[in-house]
Amino acid sequence: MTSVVDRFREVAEQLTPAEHQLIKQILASPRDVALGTASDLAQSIGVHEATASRLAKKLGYPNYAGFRAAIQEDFIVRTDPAARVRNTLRQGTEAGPLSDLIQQEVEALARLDQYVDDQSLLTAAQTLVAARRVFIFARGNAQALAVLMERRLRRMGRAVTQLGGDGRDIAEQGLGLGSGDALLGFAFRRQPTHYAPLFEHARKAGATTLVISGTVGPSLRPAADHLLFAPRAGGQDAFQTLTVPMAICNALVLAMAKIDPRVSLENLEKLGQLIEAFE
Amino acid sequence: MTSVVDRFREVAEQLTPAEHQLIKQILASPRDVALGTASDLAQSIGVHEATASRLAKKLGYPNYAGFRAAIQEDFIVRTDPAARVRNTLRQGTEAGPLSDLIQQEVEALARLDQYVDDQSLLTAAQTLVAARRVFIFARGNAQALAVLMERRLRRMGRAVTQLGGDGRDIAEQGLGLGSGDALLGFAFRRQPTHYAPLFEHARKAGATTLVISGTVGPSLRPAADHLLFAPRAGGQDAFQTLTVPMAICNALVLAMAKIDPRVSLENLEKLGQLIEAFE
DNA sequence: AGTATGTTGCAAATTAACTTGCATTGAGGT
DNA sequence: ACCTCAATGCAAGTTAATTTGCAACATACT
Repeated sequence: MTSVVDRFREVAEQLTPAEHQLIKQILASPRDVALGTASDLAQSIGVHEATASRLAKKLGYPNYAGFRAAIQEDFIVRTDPAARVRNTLRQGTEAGPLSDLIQQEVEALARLDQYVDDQSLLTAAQTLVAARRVFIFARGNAQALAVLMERRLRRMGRAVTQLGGDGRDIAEQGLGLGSGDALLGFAFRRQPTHYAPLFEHARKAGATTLVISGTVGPSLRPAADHLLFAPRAGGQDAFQTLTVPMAICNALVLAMAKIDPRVSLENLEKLGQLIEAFE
Repeated sequence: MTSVVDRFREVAEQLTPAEHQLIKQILASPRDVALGTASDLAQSIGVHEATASRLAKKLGYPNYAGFRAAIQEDFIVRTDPAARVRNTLRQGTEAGPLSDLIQQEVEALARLDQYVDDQSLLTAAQTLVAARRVFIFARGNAQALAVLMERRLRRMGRAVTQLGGDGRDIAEQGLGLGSGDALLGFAFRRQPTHYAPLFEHARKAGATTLVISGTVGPSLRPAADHLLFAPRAGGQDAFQTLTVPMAICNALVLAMAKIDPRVSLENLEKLGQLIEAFE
C-alpha cells in the first residue's frame, strides 16, 4: 500500500507546474484538502478543477474520490473519542504564546514521519558516508542548519565545504565537485537562486545530490538524487521555524553514525566534548 | 456556535428510533461519518439515506452537507500531535530510529514550559528590543543557533556582532561592549572557555547579559542578568540536539516582534521572503 | 517562422450525492 | 375493526461534483 507522499515522490519528475502547486497545497494543509472537494482545492491555488481531477489519475488513483480517500487515510488521524475529548479540554486552558509555539512544533514533528521514513533516511546517510567530500549549499535561514551539519560532518571526519557568497563564488567553489563527492542542499520557501545551475553541474560532474527541504522539495528542478522533505511548523505565511528540518538533519547524522564503521555514537559525543573543551 | 453534541442533546426527546440509531452511530465512529456520505451513514445501520438527510434538517442544519461540515469541525481534530506520536510508536513493531528521535524531541519540547515561562521570555525580549547593539557569544554546536539569531535580529534592524575566534579575538571584539548594549550567550554541556571573563567584562561595562542554555544554565559564573534554560532531548551522554534551545530562540524572537513597534510579525516574514528571493 | 508536443481552461456530459413528494407500514386511539 | 398519524422507504427530481473532449495557448525543437 503506497502512501500518498510516496506517490508524489514517484511521479515528481513528470508533473506539470499546476500539478506541483496542487501537491504543495495538499502538503501544506492536508486536512482541508482531505475534507474538501476537487474544486475547493483547485480554487485555493487558482487552477481549474479539471487539473485536480487529472492529477488524481496521474497519481494512479481511479478518480478524485479515490485520491481524496487516500489523503484522508494518510492524514486524518484515527483517534478514539475519549482521548479526543480529553485533548480538547486540556487545550482550553488559555495557552499563552510559548505554549502555542511548542504545540505547533510538536504537531509538525509528530507529522514528520508521514514524510520521511527510515529507509530513505538510511539511503541518504549512505550517500554521505560514502562521499569523499561533502559540499553544502544553503541560503537564508537554512544557513543555520548548514553550520550545524558542517560541524557534525567534520567531526565524523568528512571533508566539508560550504558553498556561499554570490553566484560567482558558488560557481568557483562548486567547480571542485566531482565523482565521489556529495552535494547537500537546503531549500525552504522557494527554489533558491543558483540552485538549478549548481545541481545541474553536480549531476554532470557525477556527484551525488541530496536535498533537505520543506514543501518545495518535490518541485525543485533539477531534482536531487535523494530528497528528504517535510512541511515546517506554522502556516504558509506565518513564522516558520527550522525545527522540523533540523530533526531531519539530526536523524540523518544518527543514521550515518550507525552505518559508518569509523565512528560510534559514543565516540562522536566524547570527541565533541573534547573538542569543545579545547576550542 | 452550538456543538453537534449539544444539538443532539437538545432534540433528543423528539427523535425517532431511526434517528437515534443514526446519532449513536455518529458518536461511535465520528471519523468515518465525517469523511463519508449520507448514504454511507445510513447504510452502516441499515436505514434509508433519506432519514439521514432529514435528521440533518431536524438538527437545524440547512442540509446534510452542513451537518457533515459541523461533524468535521467538531470531531476531526485540526491537529492531534500527541496521539499521532503515540499511534505511530504503538503500531510500529520496533518503532525505528526516526520515530525514537521524534519522540524524544517531542517529550523534551513538551517539558519546555516547565522551565521557561512567558514572563521571563518577555523580560528577556524587552532587553533585546531595548538594546542598541547585540553581541552574540556561542561556541561549538551552539554556533548554529548564533547564526540563526544573528539573521533574525539583523532582520529586525538590530546591529549584531558575533564574537568568535580565540580568546584574544573575543576579547578584542568584546571591548566594544558598553552601556545600552546586550550580550546574548549560549552554553550547553559546560561553561564555555572565555565565558567568565567576557561576562565579567559585560557586567562592568554596563551591558545587559542574557543566556540561553541547557542544564548548565544555573551554574554559570558569573550569572547572566537573564537566564533562559531547559534540558535538551536525549540523555546526558547521548546525542543531544538543539531543538529545545532553538524553540527558546524562536519564542524569544516572537516575543520581540510582539513588543517591538518597529516590526510586525507579518512584515518580518514578508521581508524575509523578499530578502531570500534576492540574495 | 513552423511544427510538434504538452498543458490548461472551458463547457458539456456524466456521475454521485442529496432532497422531497408520495406511498406504505405499523402503532395507538376510537 | 377502522381511523389517524408519524415514521420510513421508494423513486423521481434537484443540485453539486467530477470527468472528458476540445480548443487555445505556450514551449521547445526543427
